[in-house]
Amino acid sequence: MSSLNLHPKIKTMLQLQHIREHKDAFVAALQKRNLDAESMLSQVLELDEKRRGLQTELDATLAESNKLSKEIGQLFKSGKATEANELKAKTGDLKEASKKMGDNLNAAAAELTELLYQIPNVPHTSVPTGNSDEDNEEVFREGDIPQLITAALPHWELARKYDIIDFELGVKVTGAGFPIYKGKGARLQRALISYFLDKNTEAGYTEMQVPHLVNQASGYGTGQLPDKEGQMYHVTADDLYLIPTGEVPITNIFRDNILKKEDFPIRYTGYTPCFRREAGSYGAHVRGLNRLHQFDKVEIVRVEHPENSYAALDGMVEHVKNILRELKLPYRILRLCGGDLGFTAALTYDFEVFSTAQDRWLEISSVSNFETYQANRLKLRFKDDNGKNQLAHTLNGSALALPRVLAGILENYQTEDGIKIPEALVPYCGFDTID
RNA sequence: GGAGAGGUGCCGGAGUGGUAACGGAGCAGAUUGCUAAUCUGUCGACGCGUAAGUGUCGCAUGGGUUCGAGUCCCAUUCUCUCCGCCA
Repeated sequence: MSSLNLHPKIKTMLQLQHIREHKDAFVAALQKRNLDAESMLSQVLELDEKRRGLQTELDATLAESNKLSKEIGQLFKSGKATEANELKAKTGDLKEASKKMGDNLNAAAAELTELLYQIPNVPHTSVPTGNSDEDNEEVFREGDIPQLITAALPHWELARKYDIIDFELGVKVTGAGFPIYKGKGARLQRALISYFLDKNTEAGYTEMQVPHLVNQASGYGTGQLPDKEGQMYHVTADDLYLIPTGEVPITNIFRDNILKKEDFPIRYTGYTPCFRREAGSYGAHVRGLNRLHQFDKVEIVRVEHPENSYAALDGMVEHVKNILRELKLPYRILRLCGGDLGFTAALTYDFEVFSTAQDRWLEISSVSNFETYQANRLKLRFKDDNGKNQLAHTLNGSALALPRVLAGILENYQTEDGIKIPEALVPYCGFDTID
């Protein structure tokens, strides 16, 4: 991973001191991810010790060398050139030694960094154990599952019937997974984006428009790199990545920041398209809108004081609930188990809408607290009451991801006279039926 | 894309080889009593130390020259101005 060379200053990825003091707790907590971190963390601590030893050694050598340089300078100033030249001869060894130590130090630091990048976030205590999505814990369910007409269709057939989404046309223009929305379908997309942004703004989130391509440093900042390298579209000519989620550009706004306590709470929202290579996906579950290479999403992001981050997470969950209530879609909330939890998250709630025609749940939102994991990579800190720099907490969630909401609306709102538009969206659409 | 000029700490801004002036902001302490002034200190990273403290690094980034680099050399990158192109 040559890219690591670009981040020589990031030496402490996972708060090394914390690992040093609580290694066993780390190992135990990571067990929930079915990860045996024992040897990895031992190696980290070993490398860290080595690194610190090298640094102490190097510092002493450099101090010596600085001292000599100063003396030489003084001697030259006072015209004692002969003595100065004598001293100069002595500095050669020091120079050589410090160069060697510096190389060793850099090598150790790089090795350590690379290792730390491979360690996922520590799950929150409430995260259930488990291996896969089947072990996720349902914590909430709401909304009536509608009684559909007998000739009810899945959304990809509805899309064709009413000519609102053309998957084949997208294949021609780009490839599979890049649908083209047409007419009322396109309008409904735009309506959803506006509606979500309005709801988020009303709830106190500031709307942002952000780039859809990001640099490598941003990818590392929020943790997509190096973990998800292969999942992102990479524009190699300019070494930029197409964003897999608005989380990346929005959260990276705060990279290398030291906030003041009064800056909290920070609440941003933004609409972006999202690009995912989804290499290796196939089968019925990726049909229609279920999984795409490009889709639209409205994201909410918060930066919080550590004491408030879980209250903030609850607030985000309530906010998403309110939107789904207003759209009158049946949904449930899952607390992700250790095996299904994303690399960077400490706790994640997934929202799923029930697709009546497909008879399955579709994930439409994922709301997570990353605690200090991203902040550590982002170097996003704030001054606490003692004037010390402390890592902030970051959170984000979808409010909401469009394709599956659209799928849910199409399928659950279908009638013999066409698809009814949820009441809340009618003002945004300008029509109340797709027929 | 071409030409030129630039990038110095939280902000402004000096500094063409001797180890980051000066001004302002924020914070902390002191002091005076009053919607504030004054004085002092502090400001990023990584070590060592229980601590007071102390060392190293940081002048866009990465290399190089030198006993010593903000200063000289090379590469990269970003910003600004002009030209070109352009929704």
